[in-house]
Amino acid sequence: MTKQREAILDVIRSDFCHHTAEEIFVLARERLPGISRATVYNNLKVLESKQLIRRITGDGLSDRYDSSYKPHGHMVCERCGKIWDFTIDGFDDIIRGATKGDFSSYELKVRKICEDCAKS
Amino acid sequence: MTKQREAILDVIRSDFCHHTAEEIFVLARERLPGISRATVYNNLKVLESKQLIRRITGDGLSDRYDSSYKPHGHMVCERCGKIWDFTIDGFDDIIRGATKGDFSSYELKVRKICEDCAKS
DNA sequence: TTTAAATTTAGAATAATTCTAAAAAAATTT
DNA sequence: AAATTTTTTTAGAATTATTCTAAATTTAAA
Repeated sequence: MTKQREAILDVIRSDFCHHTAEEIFVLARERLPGISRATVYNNLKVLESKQLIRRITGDGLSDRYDSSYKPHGHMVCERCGKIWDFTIDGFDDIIRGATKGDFSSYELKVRKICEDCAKS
Repeated sequence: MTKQREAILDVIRSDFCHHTAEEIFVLARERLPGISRATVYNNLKVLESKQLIRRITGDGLSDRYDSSYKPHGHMVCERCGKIWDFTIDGFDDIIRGATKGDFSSYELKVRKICEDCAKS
């Protein structure tokens, strides 16, 4: 665990946002000024393969990273792009039933208008 | 409806695969030799906004296009990127329950190894 | 404590997609 | 139908996100 990897993981864990690689690079550089963009990308892959973080693919936009590896649903606001989490009880079993077999992970994204945006 | 747009829509509808923009370009060019890559990308956006097709975002790989706009689940092979469809009965209600409200659409992707890849 | 393996770096390279601006086609108005 | 406006198409340049490269450095192992 190098100090670069530690800083990157710490950035991802240190708030509730789901950051992009570029945002993580900028935030990590505040702690470790010399860090390179390639190191961020390398480590995002490494950390995901170690199941310490999860990548959320962006709809055309950049991917974002979640501090929890455990699959869960994401609600995405169509207006402001904000992402927040939700869970469905027993969803693993529902998937196994519907896909007739085992799976390695899932990604569920629900598009809606968030409460803040609904008001305005 | 130009002949280019028609050809693109027809390519997407003419088999059960979920093609990438590049594949659609190659297939459309067989029918309309002069067609440009930019036209394919333009029309994929237009057709999606008209809700005639749906874009499935790729995990790092290229996006793919589905001839049905209606949301449903996608199983994605982690090795070869192939995509196929599945449905979950009553899923709309499950989502409404879990997200406490209405939504405009969803994307559900389940990662697994397809049978072909499992063999090799 | 030398040797091997893994990681880091800057910048080049790549891949997918979007942009540009002029030409062509389609749709609308006269 | 002719003139005008709007939309679409085109080739290639530009952009964006990400990956690759190869040398230098750090970490881990023997």
